[in-house]
Amino acid sequence: MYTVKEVSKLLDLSEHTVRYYTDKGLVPNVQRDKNNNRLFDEKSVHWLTGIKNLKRCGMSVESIKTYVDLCLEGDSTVRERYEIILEQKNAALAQLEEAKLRAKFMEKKANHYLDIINQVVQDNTNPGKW
Amino acid sequence: MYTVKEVSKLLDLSEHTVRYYTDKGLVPNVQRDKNNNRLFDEKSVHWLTGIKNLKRCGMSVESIKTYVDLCLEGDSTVRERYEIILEQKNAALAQLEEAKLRAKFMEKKANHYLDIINQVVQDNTNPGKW
DNA sequence: TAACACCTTCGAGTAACACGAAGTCAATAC
DNA sequence: GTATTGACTTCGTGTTACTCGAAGGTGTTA
Repeated sequence: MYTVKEVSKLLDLSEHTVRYYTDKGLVPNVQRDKNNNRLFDEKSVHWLTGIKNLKRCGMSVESIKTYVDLCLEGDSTVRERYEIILEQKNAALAQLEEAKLRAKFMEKKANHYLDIINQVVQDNTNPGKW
Repeated sequence: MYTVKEVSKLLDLSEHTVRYYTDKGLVPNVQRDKNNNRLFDEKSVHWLTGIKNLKRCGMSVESIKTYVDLCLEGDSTVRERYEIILEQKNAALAQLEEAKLRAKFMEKKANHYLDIINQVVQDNTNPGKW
């Protein structure tokens, strides 16, 4: 069983965020100890992992809530859930491509600065101040 | 010369966001036509491209503003700007790794659902409802 | 001359936290 | 035995980066 602090470290989420998600009903069956402290078991961690991933795919907390509720409804919602996951998987793939381009862009930019700092004289196809 | 609508399409930003960035001073020297409409030239587009990338690296609008101002100050700030870019480049690389993991996670999830839908009976190392 | 598409400013609304106050509880420190 | 420490609680406000919509100015097409 994990405390808020422990899961937050484990999943690299802020404690605020962990509480926020649980309070919004994104994590089913979060237990409390006798002092009313949230207690997370392996299943909770599992849920939170999924939630974190869906969130980073770009899903809103509200949409994730809908998805979680569908999960709790049982087998009859499998197809509907699949559609959601499929969409988010595609979002993730698109993000991956974007991330690649962005990383390249930033590497170029950093190298550009290195060139300037090292006084490397370049040809004048240099695209400008940026 | 581009209108707000045109750059927003070109760079895949909302018109609101383009206006927001220009009004916050992130894009230097944005012209206006006789009807006071914003007009973006190639340089502006160049700036916006950089801004978009920095933003997606996780930089706040405020920090980007600081960076842009440093750019406008000239050569004396090159080293300082390099430090900023370096940090953001590393952020971009970290994001890239995260994006890879997330894409994998989502693909597994999607395949998991496909298995269920196709009634594939699996071994019981199945990790649960998720 | 009217409709349409585009632009403008401005002010309010929203999502997803982030933060801080005020308080509870249990374990250690002196 | 009290005091400090540290983790937790709830609640309510603040922040960022948009996002939306209203109200209105142009300029071209029908």
